[in-house]
Amino acid sequence: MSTPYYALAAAGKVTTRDNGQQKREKSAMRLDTLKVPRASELVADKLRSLIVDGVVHEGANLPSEKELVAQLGVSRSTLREALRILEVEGLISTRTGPKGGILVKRPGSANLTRSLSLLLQLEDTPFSVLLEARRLLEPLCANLAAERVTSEEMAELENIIQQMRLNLDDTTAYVRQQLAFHLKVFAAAHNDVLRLYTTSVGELISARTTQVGLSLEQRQIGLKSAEGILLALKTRNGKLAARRIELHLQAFETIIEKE
Amino acid sequence: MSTPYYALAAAGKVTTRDNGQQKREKSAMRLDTLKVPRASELVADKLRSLIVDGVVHEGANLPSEKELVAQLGVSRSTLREALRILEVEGLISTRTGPKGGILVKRPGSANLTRSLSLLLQLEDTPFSVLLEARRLLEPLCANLAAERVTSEEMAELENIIQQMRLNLDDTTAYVRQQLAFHLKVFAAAHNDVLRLYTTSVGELISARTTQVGLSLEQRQIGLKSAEGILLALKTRNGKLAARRIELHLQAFETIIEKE
DNA sequence: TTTATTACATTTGTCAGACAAATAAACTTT
DNA sequence: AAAGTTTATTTGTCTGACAAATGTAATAAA
Repeated sequence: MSTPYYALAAAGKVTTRDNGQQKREKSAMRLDTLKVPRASELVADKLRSLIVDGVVHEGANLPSEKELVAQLGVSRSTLREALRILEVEGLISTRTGPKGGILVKRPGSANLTRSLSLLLQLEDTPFSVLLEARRLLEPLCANLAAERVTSEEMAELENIIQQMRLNLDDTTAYVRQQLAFHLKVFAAAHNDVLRLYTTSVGELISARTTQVGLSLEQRQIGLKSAEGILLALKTRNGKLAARRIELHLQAFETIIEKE
Repeated sequence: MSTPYYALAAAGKVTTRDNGQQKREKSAMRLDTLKVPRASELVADKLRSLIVDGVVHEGANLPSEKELVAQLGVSRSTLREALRILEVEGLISTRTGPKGGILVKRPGSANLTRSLSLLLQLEDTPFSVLLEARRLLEPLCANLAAERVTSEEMAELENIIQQMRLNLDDTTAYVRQQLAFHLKVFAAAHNDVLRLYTTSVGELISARTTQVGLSLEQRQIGLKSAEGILLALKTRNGKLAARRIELHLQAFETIIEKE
């Protein structure tokens, strides 16, 4: 199946070239203005379908440009414009040389994050809006996670906390573990939309705040925070988990405000 | 300012071409692998900056391909690959002929929606996840909106409801008004991130459910629902607004489940 | 004069062919 | 055996040409 039930109407289309054509046919007949797709868009659609439908798997290579040109019957320029489209969508990447070629990728949250970032830039949205969104979204995830977290996920969370304890001296390692903890909580909510959303917001926030230094005391507080959240998840206390993650975020915000 | 404070590290970059180059320099010196950007990426970055920084406004035209080729000193193929990148990002669209050219656009939520749609397709995420996300996100917006809705926005909401009353017989018009009502509520929360998120989820859901027929009774219930939500907003009762929108969505879900 | 029609100019869309750059593997030299 | 060289492959870029779309102006027809 190429178009799943929640695909957009103009799924593969990038542009909407309307060519005014209401001159002729004065009779009762009424035609919608015809959309003429570009060859490069059609090629992009075709290749995208191959990837989305799983005909070519992640990590595999598409045929080389030479072969694609031969198989599709389009010029190389047209093909390459199609490839740029797929690349922006995160579906492929390219490398020169033998063993290079067109690699099929699995787009992650990064693409969503880029879209969001661009939109916020254009709207001149203040940073505080991102912080507020996180303060609202992450507790939502924590609440859901308390219902749905599996024992495997709890074990992994436990594991991450253990790593945090061991890395209390190494700030960068600690920060990395803390991020992993949060991402795991989002995943434990078992709602892909919320997971992607919170991840994007988190990525944009940490892109801005990676350089804030955390004191040892602050790291210890963060560790305690994580332990508290995990405990709330274990006891299936969604309200408590939500409350604790909210407090944690508020504490974080006061830290970065001081900078 | 070209890179705002929450821009991603690899802001303009689409790919990450790592070219292994740890052979030479056995001495103490240690260099990061050098990323060689493509000319087309650099061109895309440059033009994107022009747009984001407001040097060229929405609705205006970029110079023609011919002029850009001359000014930038790259070939037309390179330029055109850059244009495809910007087009996917929703920043431009092109049209042939005189008075055509490269039109600067303001990307809306559609781009975010497309990204989300693609990711969900690839993960085989069931439709129910979208419904759940909406059930969680829209009440959040309603709650915030109760605090922040302006009198102008309340007037507009009142206006939309009036339109709904007048269009109770015309299903398509009614549905359009109802969508407008929801979007206005999201906007009234005055948090761009949440607004974009709820809008995207809403677009994906309605892309699937535009063809569900609503009976007159269901439309009347929907109207009452909207009136109730507006009343809750007017009285600044966030909890009630959230609760009412949640009930509204639950009712909607039972309708589409019957189909 | 007004209305079609035609021709023209402009801009993007596509094609073809060539060479440059990157790179992995095979080969040669030391 | 190690280091350097050649070679083959693939993407990246450039050049030039023509096709398609589409406003505008000139022209012909009513």
